[in-house]
Amino acid sequence: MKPRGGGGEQPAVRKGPWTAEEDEVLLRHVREHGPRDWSSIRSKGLLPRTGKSCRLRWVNKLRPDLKTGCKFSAEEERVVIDLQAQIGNKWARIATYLPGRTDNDVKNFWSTRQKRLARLLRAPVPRRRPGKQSGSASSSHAHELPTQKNLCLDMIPFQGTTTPAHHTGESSSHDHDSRAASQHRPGDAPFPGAHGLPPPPVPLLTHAGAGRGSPSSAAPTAPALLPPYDGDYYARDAVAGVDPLVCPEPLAVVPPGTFFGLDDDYVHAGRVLHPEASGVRFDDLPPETFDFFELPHLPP
DNA sequence: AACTTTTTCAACCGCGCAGGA
DNA sequence: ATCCTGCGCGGTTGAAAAAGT
Repeated sequence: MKPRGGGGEQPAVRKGPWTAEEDEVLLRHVREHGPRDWSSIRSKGLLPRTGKSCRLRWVNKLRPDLKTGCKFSAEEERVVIDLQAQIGNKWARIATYLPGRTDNDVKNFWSTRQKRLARLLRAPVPRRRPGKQSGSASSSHAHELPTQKNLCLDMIPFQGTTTPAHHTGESSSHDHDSRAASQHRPGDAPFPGAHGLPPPPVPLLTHAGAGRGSPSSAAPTAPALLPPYDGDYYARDAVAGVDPLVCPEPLAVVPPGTFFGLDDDYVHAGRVLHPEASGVRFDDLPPETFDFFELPHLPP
């Protein structure tokens, strides 16, 4: 560990956005040594960045197998939602089922949706400006609901940073157990935090690009998002030419799940989903969909 | 067009585990 | 057996971009 209190030899740690030059240095390091020895990058004076920062940069931005600029597909959304319900906020774990996605991606995706959902549920949904919507339409949404499918907020995996049901008994969302459970390592038993859950939904995703380089590595526990460095990332990618991960073909296997915990009827109640539109995404839904959350009899 | 709000995303932080000295 | 170091993870923050008014 670096000398506490900031030893003299090493340049001050730089923080903030990475420059192209820094990226280049980092890439060169990975090319030569593989994605490891992060700390040596600073100790050798290659970059004034902490090892931690270097690793993060590599994992989240520079890794060659990342999908960049692609929004989460409907399938990916379902995977995240399903897995989050099963194992909680184990983003790194969930990310292993989503080739080309990082734990940060998954985390951001989830928190964005949680925020939006929270806003929609908590604050009264702002009505369309009076007059902008021809009168009755908006105000009548709630009344048009099929009468009482009582909305249960528990159905919605809402408390994003807390836990799914099986965690909620814990004293804190950040306690030792959950923390320890999250410290899985390659080779760990799958889903250590998933008490009583079935084994991981074996390769939820099958993907042309997934598992490249490791033909038999479709191990349920490690769907080989990023196989261990084999010294040949770059050569392999160069040969591959087009990265199949950039615009993957549809991901398979995920059983159609509920929409944020709402069953189809609710969704239908919002008159948004066609019964066959199982692939619809949160984003696709107009705000009116959630108007009925304003119902005064919502449970506290 | 200007302003405000919301969303997205990159990056940092603290914690805890694993492994080596 | 203990300490130290490196690494990985989950949570959080803040700036930029996009969308809405």
